[in-house]
Amino acid sequence: MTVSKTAEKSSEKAGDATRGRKDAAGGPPEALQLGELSEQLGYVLKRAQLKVFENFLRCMASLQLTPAQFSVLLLVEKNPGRNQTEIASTLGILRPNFVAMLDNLESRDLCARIRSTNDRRSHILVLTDKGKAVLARAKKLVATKHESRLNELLGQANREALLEMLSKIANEF
Amino acid sequence: MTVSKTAEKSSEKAGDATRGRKDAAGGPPEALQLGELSEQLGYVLKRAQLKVFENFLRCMASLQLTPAQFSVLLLVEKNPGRNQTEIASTLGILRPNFVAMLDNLESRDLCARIRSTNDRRSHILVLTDKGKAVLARAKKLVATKHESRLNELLGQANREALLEMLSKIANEF
DNA sequence: TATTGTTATACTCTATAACTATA
DNA sequence: TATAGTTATAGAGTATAACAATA
Repeated sequence: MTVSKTAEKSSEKAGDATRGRKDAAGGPPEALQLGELSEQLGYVLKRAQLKVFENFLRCMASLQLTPAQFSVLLLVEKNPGRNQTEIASTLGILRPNFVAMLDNLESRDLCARIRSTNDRRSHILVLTDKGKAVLARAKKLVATKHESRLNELLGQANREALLEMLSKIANEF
Repeated sequence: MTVSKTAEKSSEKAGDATRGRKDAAGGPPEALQLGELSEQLGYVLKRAQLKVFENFLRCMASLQLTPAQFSVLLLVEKNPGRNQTEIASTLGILRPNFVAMLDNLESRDLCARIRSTNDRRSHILVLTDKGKAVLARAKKLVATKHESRLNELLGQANREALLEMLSKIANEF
């Protein structure tokens, strides 16, 4: 979703279907009224999510990590020895779609698939040393550039309240 | 994103790479530790957004309206006489992608494109009578089934605080 | 020359069926 | 028979370039 600005020009007299688009002096076009849209939680939630992901990507540009990739690295670090199905489903990623994602991370030497010795169908996931190092740097970037800006904007207390409400929605709605 | 449950089976002894996956009695596999993930605003925001959209779609099943279509109808109702570019860009929809969306709404007789008389390049958008009626029913469904459940879950005051914080992120982040 | 609506197109995400190798 | 990882594929959503009609 790009929030590009609306068109800036065209000149016509008021009075027909396009009435009200400009002020009497022929100034800039009036912004549209969002109306009830700005009260729709889904709408505002989506716009906020896009902004947060956008900012995340900018903060992580030097490490080339998407939010999804970051979440995989975090989860593998916290749960070493789990297989692809477990990691993927915990993140809400379908197993088929997880394959290419892992191929990418593995090709960058950030994590590795290890054939399990007791169930040779499974691939145990672990972070490589480079993966651990990159994740550590990523965490720092997130904390210093990304989350810190949210704290600035909302205040620490509000940020925590926001997180709690969103968690409640994610888990109980 | 589907949040399917993790695999439920497989039996192996503890002690190697898969250690800790089950309790000593061989019970159900331990759930994964989300760890820092549950503190990542982006992650929780995304999961919450998916849940809210999912619920929206269920509530609107009888009217067959997606969140995006609902937002278009709301915006056109509030701003009759605007053209495609203005409506689309306000919603963060790119003009080329708005064409098929409008084709759909127009084929269902929910809104209409009217060639502007003073700028024959523009299509003025308006709701049809049916469009107005469907939107009215949609608003009722949203209020009684969708938003009401959020109020139940969070409480009226919290829901308003949530909306305000998300708006701040959407507009100022 | 610039803009509106449009087409074509491509790339990412998401979703389902089916294959293989193991169990 | 069932499961883990995989392939193939299809559908949304999103992005850019370019064209015809009009300004």
